Amino acid sequence: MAIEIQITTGGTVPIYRQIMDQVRRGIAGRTLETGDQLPSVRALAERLLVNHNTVAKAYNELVRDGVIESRHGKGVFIAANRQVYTKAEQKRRLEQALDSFISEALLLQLSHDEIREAFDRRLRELNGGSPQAKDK
Amino acid sequence: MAIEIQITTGGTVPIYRQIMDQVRRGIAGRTLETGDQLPSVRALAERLLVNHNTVAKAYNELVRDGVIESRHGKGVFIAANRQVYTKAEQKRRLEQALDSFISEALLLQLSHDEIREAFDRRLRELNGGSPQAKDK
Amino acid sequence: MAIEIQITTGGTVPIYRQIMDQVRRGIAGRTLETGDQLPSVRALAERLLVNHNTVAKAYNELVRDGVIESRHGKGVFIAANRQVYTKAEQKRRLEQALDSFISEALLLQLSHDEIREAFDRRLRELNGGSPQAKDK
Amino acid sequence: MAIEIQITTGGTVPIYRQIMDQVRRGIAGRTLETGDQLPSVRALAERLLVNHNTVAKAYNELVRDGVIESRHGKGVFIAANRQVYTKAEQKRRLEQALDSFISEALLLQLSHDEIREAFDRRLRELNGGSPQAKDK
DNA sequence: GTGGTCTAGACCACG
DNA sequence: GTGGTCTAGACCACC
Repeated sequence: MAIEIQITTGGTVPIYRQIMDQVRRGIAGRTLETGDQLPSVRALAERLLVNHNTVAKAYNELVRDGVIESRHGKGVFIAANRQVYTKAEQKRRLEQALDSFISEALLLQLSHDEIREAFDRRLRELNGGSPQAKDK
Repeated sequence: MAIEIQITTGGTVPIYRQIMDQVRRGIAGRTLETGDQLPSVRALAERLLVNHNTVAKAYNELVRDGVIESRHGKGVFIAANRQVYTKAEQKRRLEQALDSFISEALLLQLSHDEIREAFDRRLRELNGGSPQAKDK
Repeated sequence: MAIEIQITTGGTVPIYRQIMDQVRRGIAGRTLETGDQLPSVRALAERLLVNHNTVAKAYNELVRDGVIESRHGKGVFIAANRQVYTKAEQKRRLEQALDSFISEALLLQLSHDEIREAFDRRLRELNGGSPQAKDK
Repeated sequence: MAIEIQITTGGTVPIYRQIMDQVRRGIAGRTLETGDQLPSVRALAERLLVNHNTVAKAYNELVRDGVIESRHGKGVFIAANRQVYTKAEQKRRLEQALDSFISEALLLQLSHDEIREAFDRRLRELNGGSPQAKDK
């Protein structure tokens, strides 16, 4: 099954990161399964109107993380799922990112409820129609 | 009362941002009150083993956000609470922070459920005993 | 259209502030329009014979003021007009700027009449042909 | 005749500068005349509750500018008026300070009329009861 | 190529 | 002693 990657420019999230995020979400939401083929670097770059280096970078990082596999002359495919970060490392990085966000929200004088609401709304938007992973 | 700022390197969150985050959380959690003095630029730099310019940058941005005041030759102090940014600007900044956080979380291969759980846990920790911003 | 930024050293106004001032005046005077690209950090630094960090600092503050936008890997551009600061904050900043200016003028041994005259002359120069901000 | 120097803290204008400004304004407004004695460094520092180095710095700068004279063992006195900055230097520094103020005001989306109004109001406040110099 | 972060170290302004 | 500005030069992120 294919995936419809979309990007937005002008925001703070880098393009290569948006591509990575969407591939990962596709996997988490079962839109993409092990063995599925991704669009080629050139094809995707053309469709998204971005530099092909940007797509290549996203794919490279995903390969490095073991999320996808590049089969020479064939294309790029979803790999068998593999954990890349240690639990401790994951926790540390997540909490740092979390603190950064929460401290920004607190600066804006938002109550905890309001912060949670903004968070939920955004998460729901990202979720789109794809179901959430349950058994991970 | 003093504050124990700590940083970690190697992650994606820049040092000056970590300093800002912790000062803001200190204020939100009532560890820091209006009028309290922060450690001097050079003293903090020495303790954290970073360059003084890095601390100065963090303090500088906090001044621009109206969070602290710098009194030349005296030191840096927590400012009285005031609203600096318009509603629209607040919204813009919150969304940016939110996107950055969610992107980082997805990069760590966390499912939406796991992200939400970490978020809730952190918010609950902060909530311990201290009233919500709204109540003020 | 481009902009010809110039700086002078030896005075009390820091270089990064002079750069900020000229960009803002360029916008006010319609020399710079939304979407226009500014010279790159390093190019401008080279031309002005200053360190690139000094230019970066000026640009950075303009970004925080919502005057320009920095697109990573692309360059720096004039942002769409938007209100970033609350009325109270605007008043605070205007009074600070005003006090700084008047203090500098008094230091130069100018009488109030002379200060006023210089002020009027400068304002008239800016007015040349371009509509007032109010008319927009 | 004596002069009642007053300072405010917490603002952006340094204390030593406020002292200098008020002495200059006293001269411009004929409150202080050539030969008048100023309070001693220690006495003024005590009354203003500031560090005596701060008063000393203000006096030193005024001496350097030829505005006052220090007579060993006697005290500090108003000097015969003398021009210290060349006209060109004066003009250059004034215009730089002026640009800085005006660009800040323009950022705040104020019309030229509003800027002028704020300027006039502040100048009137500073003028207080003392008449303006006319024949300078 | 672009901007962003950080270091090392200097000098100035202020109290 | 405090903070503010600037330089020289490094390394990284992004396109």
